[in-house]
Amino acid sequence: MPRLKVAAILKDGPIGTEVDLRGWVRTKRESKQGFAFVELNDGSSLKNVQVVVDKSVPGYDDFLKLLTTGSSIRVVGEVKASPAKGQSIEVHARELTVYGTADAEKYPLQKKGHSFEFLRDIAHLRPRTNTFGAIARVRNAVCAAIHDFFQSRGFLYVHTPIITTSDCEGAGQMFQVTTLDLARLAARQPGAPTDIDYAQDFFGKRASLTVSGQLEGETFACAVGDIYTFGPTFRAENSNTTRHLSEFWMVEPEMPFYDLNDNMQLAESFIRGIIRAVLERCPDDMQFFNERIDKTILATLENIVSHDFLRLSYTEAIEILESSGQTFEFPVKWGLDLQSEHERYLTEQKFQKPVILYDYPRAIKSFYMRANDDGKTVRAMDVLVPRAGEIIGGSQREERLDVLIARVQECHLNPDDYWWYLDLRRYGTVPHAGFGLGLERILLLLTGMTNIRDVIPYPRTPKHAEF
RNA sequence: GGGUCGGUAGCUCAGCGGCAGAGCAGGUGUUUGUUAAGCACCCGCGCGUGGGUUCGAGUCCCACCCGUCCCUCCA
Repeated sequence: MPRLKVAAILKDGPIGTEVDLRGWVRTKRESKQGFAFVELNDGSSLKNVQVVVDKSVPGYDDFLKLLTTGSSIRVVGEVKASPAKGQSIEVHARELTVYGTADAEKYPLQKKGHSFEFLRDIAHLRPRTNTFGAIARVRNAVCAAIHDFFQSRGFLYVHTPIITTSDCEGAGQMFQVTTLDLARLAARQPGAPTDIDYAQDFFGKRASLTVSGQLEGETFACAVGDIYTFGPTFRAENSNTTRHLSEFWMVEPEMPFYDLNDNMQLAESFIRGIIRAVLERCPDDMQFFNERIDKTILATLENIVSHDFLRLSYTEAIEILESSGQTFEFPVKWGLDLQSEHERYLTEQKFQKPVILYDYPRAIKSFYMRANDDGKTVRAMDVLVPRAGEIIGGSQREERLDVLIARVQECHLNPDDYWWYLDLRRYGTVPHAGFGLGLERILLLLTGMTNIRDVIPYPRTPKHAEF
């Protein structure tokens, strides 16, 4: 007798076969007439399978009390066509085993809707809910789609380090990694030297968790061709918003011989590819998000898939904002970075679709971005989407050694710290480009969820690292 | 880091100077091929913590703790 997952049984029965089912009870509707309906879920599908248990099942009377929401069971029974509305098939139990009970008075998950805020406090149980089960499946589908997208295009998956000693990635505040005895350092005598001797630390110098694999990624792109990295990324910024995590997952492709236009084209195809793959692979889950989370999500995604992204230079965006007639809290002026409210206006009000902004003022962008001939801008690009905001940031990289060194100095950085990065320009330099996509941000876009802490299993944010 | 709103029953919330409430969940009974089942009854709240004002404080004041959301930073 085959042990089947719920998804398989719902997909193709087949009616008349004996099956072995294992999972967790979502709800039970009980009759004193001698039968009960049990909704069984095993995570393979958003949907439950209805199990009919009647008094012919050995131990029926005892089981009824045990089959509470959250209990785990094994059911052996026959797949039958269901005579009632709501499901086409159901399983008639012949034999039942309870693996584990769940005290109905204590089990936190009830047969009702819970707030996301409450569920965040019981993050170890929330994957048992419809919403978080669906998010887990969609997140998985996105990851698979990311690999499919790049693998089918001949990109190599490269693992860049999590621990880095290049204190120079420049993308944000870093978490320090150390084996130094902090308690002992803190207890030093007053008047003792306060500087830290990092030569005594584990790596012999100051080390941190990576804020980006880009620089290391470039070294492989400039050797083996198109590559991508995909892994955890850490930012020690004190950001308390629905769009920021201290630990998140980022995909960073890097392509030799790409210019900024090639880069934008790839980013756009990439986002489209992911959306298409998820719509195809997770129809039930996406339908659920559309019904329960955001009634416009399917229409929004279809719209994104079927229309080109709008491309605007930074300068054009400034002009649009200046002539918008809107009152913004922050000033709009060429040379100043765009604020959330400006990006929101463009994506949510003015155009209502993804917008790619490019050619930003050099003064507000990183040292490694390629300088344009106008002397004022660099070949940077951001992909902005409604609600989730910036989901991609990228650029063409500066491949000219002298220009790059000048930019490093202009940014008050020490070229010596970047000796290996500069070597890429010393030996066989090539034009190249790349970008970073925030996994959790595209999940916001896909699911309609509004808080990034709800699309990662165990969110890490300032003051929060429970579980 | 700045701002904001909020902490009352297991959950979601109402009450905003005068005897602590509702819905849902849970329990019991009953009804029903049920569908977030129906009906009846029952259980359940030292109102975030500590001070203060008052005859009287969930309710007003102050401090603190915890959380939400927005902004800055970015993906």
